Amino acid sequence: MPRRSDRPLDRDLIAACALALFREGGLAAVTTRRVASALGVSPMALYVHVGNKEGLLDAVVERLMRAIKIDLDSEASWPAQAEQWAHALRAELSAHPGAMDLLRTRRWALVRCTEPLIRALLAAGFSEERAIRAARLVTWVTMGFLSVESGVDLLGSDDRQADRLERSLDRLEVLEGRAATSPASRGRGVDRADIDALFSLELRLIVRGLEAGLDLEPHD
Amino acid sequence: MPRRSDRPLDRDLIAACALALFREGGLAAVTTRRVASALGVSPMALYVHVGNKEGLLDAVVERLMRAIKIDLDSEASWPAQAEQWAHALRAELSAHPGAMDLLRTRRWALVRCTEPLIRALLAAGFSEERAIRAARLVTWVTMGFLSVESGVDLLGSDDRQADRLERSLDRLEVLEGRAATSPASRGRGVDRADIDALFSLELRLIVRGLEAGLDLEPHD
DNA sequence: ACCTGAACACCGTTCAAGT
DNA sequence: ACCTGAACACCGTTCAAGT
Repeated sequence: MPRRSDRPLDRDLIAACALALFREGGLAAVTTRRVASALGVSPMALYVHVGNKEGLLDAVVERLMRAIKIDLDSEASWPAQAEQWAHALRAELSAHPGAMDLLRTRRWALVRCTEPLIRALLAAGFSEERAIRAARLVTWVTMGFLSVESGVDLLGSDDRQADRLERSLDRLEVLEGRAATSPASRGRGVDRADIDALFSLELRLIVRGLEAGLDLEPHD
Repeated sequence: MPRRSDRPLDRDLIAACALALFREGGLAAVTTRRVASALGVSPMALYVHVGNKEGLLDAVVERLMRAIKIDLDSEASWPAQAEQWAHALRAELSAHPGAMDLLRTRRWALVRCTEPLIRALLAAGFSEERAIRAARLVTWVTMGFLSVESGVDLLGSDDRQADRLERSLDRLEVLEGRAATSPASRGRGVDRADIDALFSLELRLIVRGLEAGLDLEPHD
């Protein structure tokens, strides 16, 4: 992370510094005042270059996403490539825990990453319109999953969540009186393996559906 | 929204007041200080009853979700009921724009709402374990979609997003040189109808996949 | 046991002033 | 054109003090 005024301060330098703070402490750590002080500059010096807090965060996602390159195996079938794309994106973004906090309201920052996906679909003979719509579906599915996933606190013991979840499950009348589910699946919440499996499954169902042309049927 | 100290201040009264603020101004409007002043009380008076900000927000979601009842048509097939459940949840939550900001990190608050879904699956002959896993999938899919959807700013002209999106799309090399997509789908972003259709499609693919038993196949 | 007031360590942002 | 310092209107939370 850059310090002092060895360089004349511009949007890029600010973004680099803010991104460094983001990587360390997530969205909460990106503060105009903290970025400024890390750059050895007054908070107001930033405003000329990024406009305001919103613009600062725009610069952060932009830089974050520019570092992400998704390469697909062009020999593979398009369904395989679609799944590969989603898994690759998830892998990249899971390296930056707070990424979805930024991306959820800044879909434009992801567009560049969807290029290989759209390219794969076009190469497979999709019409331009269908390719864009299919890519949008896969993108939303992936972003949605990552967004929910990012709300799951697996780090630490997370006793609060687990407690509340257990209490909620215990109150579920449907399950009452039934042979209690294996304690493993009852109130335990989800772990890494569950989440990975859930993502793979969701993705598979979506891609298989596209493969079957279910997106071409007239909709209710 | 309740005012003054006509009642002796407890967790429920605080939650009711905070929820009222939430409905008006979203998550940003729910502030310990604002809730306190709306109740005609010092900020610190809340701490005895809700612990801290986190606990205050817990109380808000709890109350928010308790007001949501999802009724399914038990005559319908389980796939129909599953889709019905998701559409109903989306309809309820879309009435509270910031709801996903609270729910994303508080999955336990949604458990109660999944009861009719699990019940429908069990009634259709699902094993308890498969019912829970299928319900979890449908829940994550729905929450994920709503989470992304809530980041889409359709209100107002949202020029900033649209501009940035357009610029991102214009930079997509894949689309360059091609017969420009219909201006309608190029850079325009998405509108209400697109999003509704996308949700219906995603849901249909997931439910059709479950129907086909794709969740029972051995996973890679 | 419950509530208050003053205080602390933060925020984002405005504004007049400097160079 | 770029940056600073002081100030404003907020935050969540601690702590000693009141009843």
